[in-house]
Amino acid sequence: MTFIDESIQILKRESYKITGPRRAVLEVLAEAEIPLSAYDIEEHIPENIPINVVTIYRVLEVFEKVGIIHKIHTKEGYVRCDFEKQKGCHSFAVCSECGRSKEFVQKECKLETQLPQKLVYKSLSHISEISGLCKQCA
Amino acid sequence: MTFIDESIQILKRESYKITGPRRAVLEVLAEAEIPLSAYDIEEHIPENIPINVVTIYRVLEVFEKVGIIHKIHTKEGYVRCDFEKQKGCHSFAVCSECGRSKEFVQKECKLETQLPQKLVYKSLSHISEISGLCKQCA
DNA sequence: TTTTAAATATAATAATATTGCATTTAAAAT
DNA sequence: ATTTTAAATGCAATATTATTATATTTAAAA
Repeated sequence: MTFIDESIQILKRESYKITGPRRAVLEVLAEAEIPLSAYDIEEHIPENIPINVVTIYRVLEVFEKVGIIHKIHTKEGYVRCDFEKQKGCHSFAVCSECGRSKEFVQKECKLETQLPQKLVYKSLSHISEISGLCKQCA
Repeated sequence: MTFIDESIQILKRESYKITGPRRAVLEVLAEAEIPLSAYDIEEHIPENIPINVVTIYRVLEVFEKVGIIHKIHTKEGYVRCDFEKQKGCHSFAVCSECGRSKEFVQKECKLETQLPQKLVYKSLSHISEISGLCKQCA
């Protein structure tokens, strides 16, 4: 199943409407090779059906909440989730030069079990990104 | 050795001048319990010797470069480095509610060895944060 | 087709970050 | 102590990113 179809399925399951702007953003993210910000996405939307950037912010907020995109901190932007990857500790490798990123799963990640119990009572989420140069940029 | 003294030592070693604004920012960071942004720090600077926020941005840039502060992405701000912690995989536990954070070292972290060689040629740095509720907020 | 809550566009504003340039200052050199 | 000088800062302007309120539109259920 494609990223777009799977995303639409998830949105419907979570009772969100499938709108023009949401489809358009999904299409941009489906083709993206690097993390995109709201303004980046605005630039990639076809000129004949422009979408207000405020809407894009709101669309991204929903997409992140339902788990179809992931925020990349190394490059301040969003990438589509790789639904192929199964449960585990999800991390991202991000090229420090061009931003191309790849999701990967660490099977024996001890991030959540080794954490200092003194501070964190219950783990909610985590960010795990490693940056370096990709083959093209090296 | 205190955070301030150790930081000054590092700045001198790296040939940066020890200025009033830099001392003031170090003092704010030394007392901080949560990650602070440039504007947060501006608010904590004594009113009698105000520091321009542009300067604070530049000070923080230098501090991060020489490794005396660490950027926290979960709460968009900076915290002082914990110099007690030795080499290893440095991660942060951040309270999702109040922002209190704690640096910790993962001795057997496989983040850098398990990464997909296809994308990342040589690792430069990484971000590793886990968020949850601290004892106070839980 | 009608209804209705959800979603969007628009305009305004707020918050965050950056740049260029004149002035000041820490610290080295005299 | 003074002078010198590159580095650092302050200021003003601007750019970028993000948010809010409200009227209008629309997807999808009735």
